[in-house]
This record gives sequence, structure tokens and C-alpha cells, in this order.
Amino acid sequence: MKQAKVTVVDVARAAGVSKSTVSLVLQGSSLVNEVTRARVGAVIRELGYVYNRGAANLRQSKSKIVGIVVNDLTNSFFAELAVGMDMVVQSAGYIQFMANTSENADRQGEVIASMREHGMAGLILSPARGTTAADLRPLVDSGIPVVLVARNVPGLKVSSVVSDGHAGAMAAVRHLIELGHRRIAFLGGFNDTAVFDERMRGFRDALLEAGLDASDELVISSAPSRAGGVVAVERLLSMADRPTAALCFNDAVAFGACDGLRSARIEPGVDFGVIGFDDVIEAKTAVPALTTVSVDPQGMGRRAAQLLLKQINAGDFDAEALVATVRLVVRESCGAPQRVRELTA
Amino acid sequence: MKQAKVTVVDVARAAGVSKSTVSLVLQGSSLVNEVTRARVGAVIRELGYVYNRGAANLRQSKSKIVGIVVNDLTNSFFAELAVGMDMVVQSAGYIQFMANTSENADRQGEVIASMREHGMAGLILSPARGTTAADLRPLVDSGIPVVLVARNVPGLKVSSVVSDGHAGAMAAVRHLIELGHRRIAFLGGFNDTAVFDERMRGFRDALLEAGLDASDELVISSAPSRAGGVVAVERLLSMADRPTAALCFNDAVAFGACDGLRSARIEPGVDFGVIGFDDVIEAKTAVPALTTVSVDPQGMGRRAAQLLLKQINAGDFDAEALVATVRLVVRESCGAPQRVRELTA
DNA sequence: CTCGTAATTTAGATCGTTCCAAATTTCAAG
DNA sequence: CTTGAAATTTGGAACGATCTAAATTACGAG
Repeated sequence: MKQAKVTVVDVARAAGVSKSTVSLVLQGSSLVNEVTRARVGAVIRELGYVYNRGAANLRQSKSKIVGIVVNDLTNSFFAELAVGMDMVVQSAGYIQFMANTSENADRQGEVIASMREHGMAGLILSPARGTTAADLRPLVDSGIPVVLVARNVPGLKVSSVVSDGHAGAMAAVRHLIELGHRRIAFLGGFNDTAVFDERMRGFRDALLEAGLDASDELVISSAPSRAGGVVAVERLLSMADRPTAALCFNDAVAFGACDGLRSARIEPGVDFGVIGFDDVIEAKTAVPALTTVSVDPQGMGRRAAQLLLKQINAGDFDAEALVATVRLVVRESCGAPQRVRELTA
Repeated sequence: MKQAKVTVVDVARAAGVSKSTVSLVLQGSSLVNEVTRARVGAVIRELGYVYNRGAANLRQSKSKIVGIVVNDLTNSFFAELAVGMDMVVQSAGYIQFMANTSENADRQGEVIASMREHGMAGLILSPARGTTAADLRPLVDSGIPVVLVARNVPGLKVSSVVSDGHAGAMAAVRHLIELGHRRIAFLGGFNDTAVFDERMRGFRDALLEAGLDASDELVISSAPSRAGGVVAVERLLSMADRPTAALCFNDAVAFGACDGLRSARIEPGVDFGVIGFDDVIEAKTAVPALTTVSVDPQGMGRRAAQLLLKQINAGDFDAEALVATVRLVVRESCGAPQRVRELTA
């Protein structure tokens, strides 16, 4: 069953040429004669030769491997992000190491170290909570291109692709205000993260701009998950002066909020306005369809991957910070009637 | 910025020993003297030496890399599967190439070829729709362990880990019958896949067992996605003799079915029984909580990875077919939540 | 001291490719 | 025929580790 592997030397012998010639054929060089190329090609197929990229990489000291490390693949947002990266990485002829860290910074450190040993050409990282600049310093100092995505790490001079959370949150809150809401909450997310902070500031600035209450009690943090959304909305419902709408930290929280509202017999999109953040794939088909700030995770993933590949190909490069623009997608959950939306669309 | 990379020879020189000794230290051999080991270790840290696993693999002709190829990472079920694999692969000191095929068999072929060139030690594959035995034959003939997961490829003698769709579907339908439903539909999924066939036969067998109608019109296939669920349930609602409950191909379809029911003002779990398949992470927190056949995707992923690692370590091995047992998790969407029953009793 | 054995260390070949410099072949013009 | 340039082909040294077999050192006993 197990076959001895065939190498360029075997191919060379069988084709009656030298290994150098075979190598030339392999890289599609124009130096080699047409008929030789054909003969070698035939032998390659016949013997079932498999190119050993590891050996080539060793000689050339470069690889076509990138690393992708993500904090939580079970979250659709990050899964989509990964899929976007996958697309451009694959079609550039690269292949990826991919690992999930489950928000564990230690594990993240281990997998990055392992990827380094395996000779990755660059890394796209959606950092785990608690990642410090010091964790990544050795890697970036070694000259390997690194692109941070979705989240930033303060104090580290590397490229990044993040969404404009402040602008997105402002747009969402302005829309709720236009719909007539006067008391609006911010739901979910851990309040010690940069992303939370940015979105929350956008929320607050929009309220202040309209002269509305923006006090701390309106900000209810929780885990940035569906379950967290349920918890947060329960806290909200127990408030004395109950808000009539909420901007949620992300779509997962928004779905959780809808669940929580419904089990309290409050119909989201009718009795209470809910807006999410991220525009996860389910947002469109959920009932009610989720009004959300679209950040196009696949698109972000693609841009991050493109940026990384650019830096890999450029001999040297500067850190570049891309801010993905963001767009409010009005659907049903905010209380805007669908009919209006269709007419304007 | 870009540092010349340091090799064992550099370390050896700096520590005043030979490269062989450094190599011995690297692999934690007990042959090397305590104080030498310490000295070399210190130099390694001082110079920021990074082990070149590629070079080692070349010499040893084996690697600590496995391939994971998944048909659709944006589907929670497969994302969870991947996360489960990731866990055991990581903690076994392996690292994974991971790629998404978007159900594209050609792309799947390319990434597998690429992974092979990079020297993976084994492959876990959740095959894209339309994968044939011939596509995989060269790989398995080369002696590289392959484990198929979630879906099987007929005519190929390799290991696999799949869930017991027939038993799961029967359990689900029996439960609906116990609840008093007499006309039950099967919703969603492409009817040319093995998984569909298996679950659908379970559905049918349970109906026949109870002497109920199991005619073809009760089986409504569609894309196995949330959107597909909406479509399927619309077809169902237009039937003359309308069913009162449905078993869905998977949870995504079930969620879509709930969406569709609700927009027709039919409350899932109250006016209509819905059961899903897979027990995706959102199933528990959705409203109504989804009654579903739990297949524990993370667990399946873990088992698949364990099986693969076992086969990698065993010099030779036989194909092994694991069937993950399955368990009906009764929640609310099937139409008779404990709570309601108590209230109405 | 000398010797034998155990404990350490090491030189050099090797893994499968690429790449340089040089060798060989081809071929049209003189 | 020569001959020189262009077109092809090739030997052998890398790349950075491991591994084998042999060399060196240490050390307790005689």
C-alpha cells in the first residue's frame, strides 16, 4: 500500500535527463526544449510524482503558507471573516495554517510559535482577548508581515483592518431617533475591549448630539454572545424607566435580545426596536429580519488577506491601517415597516 | 528590521559546541550533559533561534501537519466540527492546514493537492457535494491516512465518522407521533445526497411503523440552509391536506421553517411542531428553543481527529467506520413543551 | 598510573529541491 | 567545414535540520 515516494531524481532517471532539467520543467522555465518538457511531463504523471514543497522552501527560504489565527470560529462573524480570507489566499496559490484560539491568549501564543517554526510567510490575526503588544513583538520584529483584523492591539505598529465602529453606531442610533425613540440602550459586549469602547462612544455621541440622555445605566454589558444578549435584555426590562429601543454590540447579542424580548411577550420590531452590528449571514433571514450595521465580514477578510499578500510580496512595507466603511442596513427589527423599505429600495 | 535567521550552526558556534549537540538538545535527548544543555538553551533564547521544522521534516520525511478540508465553514455545524478537530489536533502538537471548499469539488481537489505537496501527515475531509471515489483514490493509495467526516463517499474504503441519521430521524418522528401528530412532513436538504437519503428513510420508516401516510408529497427538498427552510415551509403551507409538524433536514432548515411559519402567523412550537437535526449551538437559545436531534458536532470533530492521529501513529491501519450515536433533545419547538402541557392540563 | 567502560560530543552524509557556473549541443553564417 | 552565438542541459554546492558511527572525555577500579 505505502509506496516509496518518487523524487525529481527518479523522474530524471526515467526521462533520461538530469535533475536540474526536471527542476526547470517544474517551474515552467522557458529555457527547456519543447520536446524535453513534454517527455518529462509525461514521466511525472506516469510515476505519480508529488512535488515536495518543503524541500523547495528550504532551499529558497520562502514559503507559500500564511497563518490565520482566529479567536472564535463558532461565531459566524469570524467564520465569515475566515472564509473571506480563505478565498483570496487560495486563489493566490497560497495555503493557510488556520487555528482557533477560543479567546485563549496562551493557546494563541503556542499556535503562532508553531506556525513560525513551520515557516509561514505572514500572519493574519484576529487577536484573542487579552493579547498584549509584547506577545506579538518578537514575531513582528522578525520581519514577518502581520495583519490584525477585527480587533486592534494597542501599542503595536502593524497593519490592521477594522470596521468603523464609531460611525456605524452613530448611524444606527440616529436612525432609531428618527423613528421616534427617545430612550435608547446599548446592549452586550465586554466593556474592556477596544471594539466595545468604540461602538459605545458612537452610541453616546449620537445621543448627546440629539440632546438625549446618555447616562451609564443605559449601557448594559454582557458576554458578546446570544446567551449574553438574553441576559442583557433581562436587565434592561427590569429598569424603572424602560428604554424603547437598543443598539446591540453585535448580531449575536441582538438575536439574544430578540429571544429575551419574545419570552417577555414583547415583539421585537413592533413593540421594541433592536439594531445589531456585523450583518451576519443569518441577519437577513431571521424573523424579524435584523436591522444591523453591515460590516461585510467576508469583505473584511478578503481585504485583510489582500493586504497581507501585498506586504509579503513587497520586500519591505509600512504598517497600513484600513478602516472598513460601514453601512446601516434597515430591515425589520428596528420597527421600520418593511413596506417603506421596499419602496425606497 | 529584517534579521538574518539564526540556525543550529549559529547556535552551536555561539555555545561552543557542534551542531549535532544542539540538535540533541533540541529534541530533549538525555544523552547530553546537564550543563551543556543549559548553556545551549540559554544561547537559543538569547539569539532568538527559531526551529525550522521544514528542514527537520525533510530529513525525517514525516510531518506534524494534518489537513482539514471542509465544505462550508459558514454553516455552524461545520464550523463546530472544525473547532472540535482543532482542539485535539492542537493539543497533540500538530498543526493544521485548513481550507473551505464552498461545496466546490474542483477547488477541493486543488487544495488537497496543495496540502499533499506541503507534506501533510493525514487528512480529515468533509467532502464537497459531488466528490467521487476517483477524486480521492490517488491520495488514499499513497498511504496517507484519510478520515471522512459528516458525509461519506460511496465506493471508497477509508475511515469515516458519521452520525446515525436513520436512528435520529426515527426517534424524532416517533416523538412527534407520540405528541399526537398524524401528518408529518420532511423538510429541506438536497435529495441526491447520502445524508438526506438516510435521514429521510428514518423519517419514512417511523411513519410506516405507525401505519401513517408516508407518501412522496410529504418530502419537500430544498437547499439545506436557512433560506431553503423558508422556501420549503412555504411549499408545505400551500398543500391541500396540510401537515401539523415537520422533521427538518438540519437545524438551519428548521430555523428557516420557523421564520417562514411566523411570517404566515403560525407560531412554531404552538400551532406547528418543528424538529431540527444537528443541535447547532444556537438551537438551545433560539425562541422557541429548537427540539432537535443532537449529533454533537464538536464531539464528532474530536473523534475524527483522534481517529486520524491514531492512524498516523500506527504504521499501518484498517479503515474504521464510526457511527456517532444520536439523541433527541426535546425542547420547545416540537409543539408540546412541558410548560404548556402543564398549563393546559 | 593505566585501562575499560560509560558518558558525551562530533564529523559528515543525507533528505529533495534550487541555483550557479560551466559544459554541451544546435545552427546559421562565413 | 569552421566558428561563434544562442539554445539547452548538467554537475555539484547549497538550504537547515537529523542520524549514524566513530571519536573524545570522564571516571572508578586495579
